Amino acid sequence: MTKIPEDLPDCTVFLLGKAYQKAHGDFQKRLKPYGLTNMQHLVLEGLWYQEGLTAAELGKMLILDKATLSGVLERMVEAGWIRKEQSPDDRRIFHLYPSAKANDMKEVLIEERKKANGELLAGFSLEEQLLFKRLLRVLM
Amino acid sequence: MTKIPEDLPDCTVFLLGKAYQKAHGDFQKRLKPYGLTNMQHLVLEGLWYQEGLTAAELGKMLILDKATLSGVLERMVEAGWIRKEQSPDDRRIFHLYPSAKANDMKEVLIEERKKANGELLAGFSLEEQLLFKRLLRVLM
DNA sequence: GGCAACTCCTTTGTATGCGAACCATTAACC
DNA sequence: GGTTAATGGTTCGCATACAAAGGAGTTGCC
Repeated sequence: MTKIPEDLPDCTVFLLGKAYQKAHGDFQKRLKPYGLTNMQHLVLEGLWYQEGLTAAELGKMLILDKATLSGVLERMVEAGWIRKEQSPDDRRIFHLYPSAKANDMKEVLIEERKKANGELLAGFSLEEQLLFKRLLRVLM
Repeated sequence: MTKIPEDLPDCTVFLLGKAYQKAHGDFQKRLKPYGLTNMQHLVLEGLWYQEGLTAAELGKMLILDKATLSGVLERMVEAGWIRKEQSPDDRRIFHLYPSAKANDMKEVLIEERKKANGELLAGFSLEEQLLFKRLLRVLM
């Protein structure tokens, strides 16, 4: 059995990466039966919060690179989760809307996110949960 | 419009992802002048801790998928950061060693990691830093 | 000895993630 | 009003990530 270097458990960048890796993986598995990825779920949440956003606005809201978002949106249109509508005012822009299929599953999908969050924080006391979120917000 | 039960700033999976995104990006930028990536730096730290590890052992230590590691190691050999030596006892296995070039930069590179950690936690009190790391360890 | 099971690693396929270059369009300004 | 700057989106290149399958090698067990 290989031991972990003493330094690693003290390296916050490493710890943060691994905590994210686990949280992301768990959420991904939870979403797999729906044919959605973590990222695609996030996009839907953004559009449920405000329909008709452009890719640039959505990227700003979700802190995502436009190059990344471009591919994600294309696959989501392909899979019928969202709709792109070119703006008549500015032909560079597309307004984004969740599809009927997405809206039908809205409640269930939001519930899955809540469950994922609950599962992630299961080992924390209520106080620790609030504190943890507060600290994460500082880092962003 | 239907309201969202839980706002994005309260979604821990999201917060964790964004905190990681920022930490990872900052460390990546810090390492760029050396021609190293975050992941490659991590591999070197693992091998400095114990030379001659196999890919499987290193993956276990760093919690990395073997498929991911395979490509990373290939690029690191290509770039002259590490050396792969086939084991005479078991021809499936490669033992991994940091190159002379890597060892020459060991002190500097470890210093960069420390600086990255310091920068990341700059907004936290000493108490918060310890608490944050403790909470992250629970999640792994 | 021999074959099944297991292990190590690679390969393939899909999905991020971001910098940089690029095209089309719109805004800004002289 | 025409050149320049800025913006929105796509594409390319590179580097993770991981599931799944596959090839090569080793072990276990009768």
